[in-house]
Amino acid sequence: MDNFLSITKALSDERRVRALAALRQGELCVCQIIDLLGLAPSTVSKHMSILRQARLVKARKQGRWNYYRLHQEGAPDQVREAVAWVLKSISGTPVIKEDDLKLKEIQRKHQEERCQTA
Amino acid sequence: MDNFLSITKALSDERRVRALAALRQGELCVCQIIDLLGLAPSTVSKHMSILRQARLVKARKQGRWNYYRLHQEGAPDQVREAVAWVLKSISGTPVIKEDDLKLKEIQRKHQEERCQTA
DNA sequence: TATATATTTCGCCATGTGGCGAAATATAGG
DNA sequence: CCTATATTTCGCCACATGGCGAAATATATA
Repeated sequence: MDNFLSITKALSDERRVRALAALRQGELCVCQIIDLLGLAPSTVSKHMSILRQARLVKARKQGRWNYYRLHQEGAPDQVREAVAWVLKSISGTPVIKEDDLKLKEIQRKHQEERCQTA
Repeated sequence: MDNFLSITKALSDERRVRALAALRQGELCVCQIIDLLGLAPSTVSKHMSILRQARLVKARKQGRWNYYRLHQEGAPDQVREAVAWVLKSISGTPVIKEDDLKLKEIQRKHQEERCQTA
């Protein structure tokens, strides 16, 4: 039950859901998620930590950058099914579609300047 | 997205999840859920209202009693899949198993005294 | 009609949560 | 070693949420 609630609580905030949805595209650097959500780095860090504790995402550190990705393969059924349900439920919504576009722009910009997506 | 968040928020509280799980068995009277959760009637009423607004449950009034049931058939895919995921995720947990037993006792008691489950 | 019962609505309080900026930590590069 | 950059941790504040009891509402029954 505690595991379950850590998942539903993680999913009960719009910013976290948007961050999770952004990771459909693949691995993202924290700085890209910061740009996407337009929140303070400390706030985004806390959100990602909550998603990580719910085991919905996995983190990988490379140099100065932290990369997050969906935790689908190898995750417990409960988690994989939660992620699948979330993505299916929200992929069509306007907010997420906007985010998808915004994300393309952000990735282009970052590729030139900063963190290189592996 | 708003519909989605109303669902995840509804599911982010243990009492509401337990109430939802209890309805697996079939329709229940509010007074039975009050007994199950051991909370004040006003508190349970608010919880059920949140589940209802998320469209996870449906209510039916009969005489003095209000009956709640899962809103599976006829509900949007998003809702049906949410309910399916929840029940699958938590059915095995100790809290829910205890509730199942407690519920049998409650239904027996109420059958003698008060509201008759349709 | 008056009363009893079931439930909801309202008002209040304690606690939880999300936001930020400052400080701490880690690492790359001069 | 010193600085710059990326991220996290910490401390604080505003607001949301869950709890209760009292009052309101609805309905059955005397």
